[in-house]
Amino acid sequence: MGIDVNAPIFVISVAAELAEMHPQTLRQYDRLGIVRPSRAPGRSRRYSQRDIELLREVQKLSQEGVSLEGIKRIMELQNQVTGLRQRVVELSTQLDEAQRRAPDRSRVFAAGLAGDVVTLSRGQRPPAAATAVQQLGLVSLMERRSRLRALPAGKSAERNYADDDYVQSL
DNA sequence: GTTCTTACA
DNA sequence: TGTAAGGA
Repeated sequence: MGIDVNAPIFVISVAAELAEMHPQTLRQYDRLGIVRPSRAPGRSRRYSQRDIELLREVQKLSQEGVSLEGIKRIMELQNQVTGLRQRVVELSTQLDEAQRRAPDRSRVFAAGLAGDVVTLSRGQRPPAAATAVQQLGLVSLMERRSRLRALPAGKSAERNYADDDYVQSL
């Protein structure tokens, strides 16, 4: 059995040395919620090996010019991805078991045009592309785009046709 | 060890 | 804006 990367063992001075950072910087990251070590009984921080790796990741992002707010957001999203991946595994397993227990051949699932899941009867096809476009209310947008292409060539140098006001006026 | 405040680039 | 230092 190896060392648990999540075991909270390093005090802040050791963690700072391992991460090659100033202890005050680690406190700042903790306060901002970027890397939150666990706490020993009392108030002192205890960093895990995993925390050290996160600190190095933060260091890398910071050197690349990402602001601390941006880094915080990235960390949150990364946690979200991890959680969702785990959820996918759980649900896939449950689905497999459910299907093995009670095979239901009366329903078929397919991908809709927008990537959604649609339920069909056996032998039935998903809606054709044109129909789906109408259902999504994209017809007027497509008309606008064709009118944009129809504009006189000389005008293109004068203004940007992607300009919001201009597109709204069509 | 902690938090708060301040200085510097 | 981010890091480091000093004091309580």
